[in-house]
Amino acid sequence: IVVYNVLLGTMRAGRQWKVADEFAMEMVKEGVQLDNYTFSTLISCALQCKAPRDALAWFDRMAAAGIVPDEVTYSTMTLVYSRLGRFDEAVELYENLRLTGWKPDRVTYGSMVNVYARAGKYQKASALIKEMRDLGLKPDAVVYNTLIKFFAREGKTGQAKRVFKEMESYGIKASEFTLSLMIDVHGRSGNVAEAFSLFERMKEEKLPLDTAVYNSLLKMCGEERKVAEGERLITELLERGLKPDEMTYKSLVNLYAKEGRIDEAVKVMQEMIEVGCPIDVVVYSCLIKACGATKQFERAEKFFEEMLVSGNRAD
RNA sequence: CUGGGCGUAGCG
Repeated sequence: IVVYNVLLGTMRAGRQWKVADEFAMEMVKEGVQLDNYTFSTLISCALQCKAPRDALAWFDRMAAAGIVPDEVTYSTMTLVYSRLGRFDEAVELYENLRLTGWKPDRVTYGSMVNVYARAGKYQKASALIKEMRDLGLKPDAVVYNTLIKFFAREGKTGQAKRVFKEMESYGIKASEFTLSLMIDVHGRSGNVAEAFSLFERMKEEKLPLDTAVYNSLLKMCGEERKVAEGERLITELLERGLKPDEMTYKSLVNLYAKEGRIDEAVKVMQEMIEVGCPIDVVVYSCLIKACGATKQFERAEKFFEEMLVSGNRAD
């Protein structure tokens, strides 16, 4: 069973939900006894792959198999309910467990911060962090990152900054995730200087830089029309041996298109095709919009037709 | 170090 679980773990890491799902079905057929590790791996894999319904289905199978969920499985389930928009059930699950006198661990607290923050209950999420501290559970960077993430998503830049400061004031070291998040936060609010200053900080602290950080900055450069900076970033990314992904290319197309530099945008698009990157409506609409802005209507028309031919539908 | 909470998606 351990071997099977390890294999499932690999599929989870590779975000291969269909594969994992079928593999687990096969396990059941072969009569392998699934355990809490199996189920929690499956459930979290489904969750990561945006298949929360499947996660629920496996939770039901778990009950049917008479396996009693442990803390890990339960805390994964609070996230499942939360992602399904069933906030009340997530909280209910947590509260019921607490009634049994069980003491949640750091990760469970982290999950609940996630649940509350997703539901927009920020005061409650913050209260949980305080509760952790009072209990001596030492909130870590991950808990704070969770909260920052939701503030970032909602465009609540000020709140995100506040949490970031609070975290540092407690002597919790910002991880590369934290700084990456904060770079994204500043990028979204057009705070170019702050974003780059945190980027410098990451370099000084020798934190690992990956494509995601560059993507955040590139996106910002697109919005803020900083083509030269954007080009510097892409060069640097390649020099570091990082691999541009779909988002990197999209940001680049946007960067050029926003400036009306359609030929360059098209060059990026061709490169996308070469490396097998899917071209979607977003890419085409960037180009079409750029044509509109530069009054090249016949060219816009051409892109539109090309889009339809390539199997994309106008949305 | 067999499993659970955090970063680049979403009104372009």
